[in-house]
Amino acid sequence: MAEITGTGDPARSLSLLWRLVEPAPRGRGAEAGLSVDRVVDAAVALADTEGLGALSMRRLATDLGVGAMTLYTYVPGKAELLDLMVDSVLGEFPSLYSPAADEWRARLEALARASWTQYERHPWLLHVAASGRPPLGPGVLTKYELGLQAVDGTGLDEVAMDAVFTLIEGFVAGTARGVVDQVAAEEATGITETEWWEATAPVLDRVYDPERFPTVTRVGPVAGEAQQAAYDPRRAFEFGLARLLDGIAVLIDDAPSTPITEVLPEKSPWP
Amino acid sequence: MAEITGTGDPARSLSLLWRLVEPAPRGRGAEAGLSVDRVVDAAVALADTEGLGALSMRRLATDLGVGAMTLYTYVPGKAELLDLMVDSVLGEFPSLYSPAADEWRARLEALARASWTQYERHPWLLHVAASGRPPLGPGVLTKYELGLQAVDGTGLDEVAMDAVFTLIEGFVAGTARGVVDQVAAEEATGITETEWWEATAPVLDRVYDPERFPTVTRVGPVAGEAQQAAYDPRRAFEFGLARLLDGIAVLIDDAPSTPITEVLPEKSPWP
DNA sequence: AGGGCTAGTCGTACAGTGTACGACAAGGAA
DNA sequence: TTCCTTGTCGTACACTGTACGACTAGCCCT
Repeated sequence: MAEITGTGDPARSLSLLWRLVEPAPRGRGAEAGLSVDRVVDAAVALADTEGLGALSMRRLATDLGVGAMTLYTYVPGKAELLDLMVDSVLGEFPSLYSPAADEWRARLEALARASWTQYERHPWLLHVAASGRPPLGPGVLTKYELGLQAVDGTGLDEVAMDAVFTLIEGFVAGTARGVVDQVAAEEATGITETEWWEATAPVLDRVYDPERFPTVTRVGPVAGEAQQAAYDPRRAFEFGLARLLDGIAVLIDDAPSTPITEVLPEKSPWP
Repeated sequence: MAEITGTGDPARSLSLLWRLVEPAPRGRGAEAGLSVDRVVDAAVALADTEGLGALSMRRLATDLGVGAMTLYTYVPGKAELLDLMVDSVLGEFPSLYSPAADEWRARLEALARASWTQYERHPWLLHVAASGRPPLGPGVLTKYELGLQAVDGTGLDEVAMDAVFTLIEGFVAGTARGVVDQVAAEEATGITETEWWEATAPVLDRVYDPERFPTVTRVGPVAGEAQQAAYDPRRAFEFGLARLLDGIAVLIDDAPSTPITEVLPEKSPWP
């Protein structure tokens, strides 16, 4: 299961994210010299180096030289800690993306590559299910601000601007997840992607019926050979990004202001 | 953490996926009348109704009226069970997608919607990290075959066909994940998406500096109001699919055979 | 200076997880 | 009948997040 975020009441989470009530430590407090920031930083460091799987409250407490339950003084629970971690690392986004170009396409491409780099540095971001109900702290908003700036000045209305940013973000996250999954698989099995493919391809060749999957028989081996794997995420990123930007260009150039709102049905995403 | 697939040696997994060695039950075997298929079906049913979180070996065994360790007679471990589950439900794809239209765009759109429906029925698919090293069983290949057929006849070469299918698949999975995450958040908190947004928006309004996030200040509220949430996955799906197909159209119409292989750098997706 | 209260610390406990190990028993083969 | 194969499954281990309550160090007030 993916780790869930956005649990707990919104007001509590928001005041934590914006550090509204940094509680000047009193009583026995200063003993360990802890703070929300120190806890979050240690958690990020742990997740960066050893993965989200290694991030347990006990382990984090040990890293901080403190008992497990002590963490709950600074953070209501693990879900909120993850919120804070996400917001914290997203705040680094400006250091990865400098909105130089005055061509929108170059800006969006740079945005996508910066986002990719971010997932590269903090792969665990992809395992935190924050897509709905994002932790709306300063870090998240900073990234959102820069993303919107990249699509600004294209003639798109506000709703479309948000939609374009969301589309690119989701695309990058999807392809980055491919890399993370592959790295995780390599670490878990000790077999590299190429080795796995070389072990799988010949066995598969003999096991399945070419007449049942004619198109796969024609396409699969060619694609597999070209990628030396069943799936090459970096290729998928380059290919998909080009297609995506082409599609966005159609929207920007051809129909400067088509409100998408009208083309959509009414409500209820899920039955 | 996401559940990992593709562990264990490829040959063993493949023979399981293709049911190469269905072991005619002997000895005390027939006692419970179990089989790989019965185990997999029960696991799918459990994950469908109660989510991947409820799928534990103990719970599954209880559902089948059997001791926990008995399952390991039929399945080497949970990872392989997940492989089998994925392949099993992907095999249902033909019932969702009928490749009628002779317009490629209509075909790809139908493909995307069918895939969306599949994730709707089996949301746990999105929590199984199978993107790299997919379980190459009959079910996976069936979906792959239909997907490739949908892009066939467009003049694209084999590598591009695979890339287009992968792009659409990844896009659908990404937006569907948004829905699943939101549903999960609603179930975990008891607060609907709209309620959460209504509780969050005003607090957020007062907490952050409009001058620090000028574009967000302009765009955010409009987008949020239009979606009654921070993120509306169904909208994102409709919007993104249109852009994606536009971008693919550029590839198909304008440049009938540009081998993407040449535009790409050489190796190593990750450092 | 002395007492009381507050607030940070953390040991223990509970209900879970996947699965290694080994004991057991039932059926077929000799 | 005896043996051996093969499926069954109880127990155990090292984990997880966190509720509860006991403990105590330091600040404030008298």
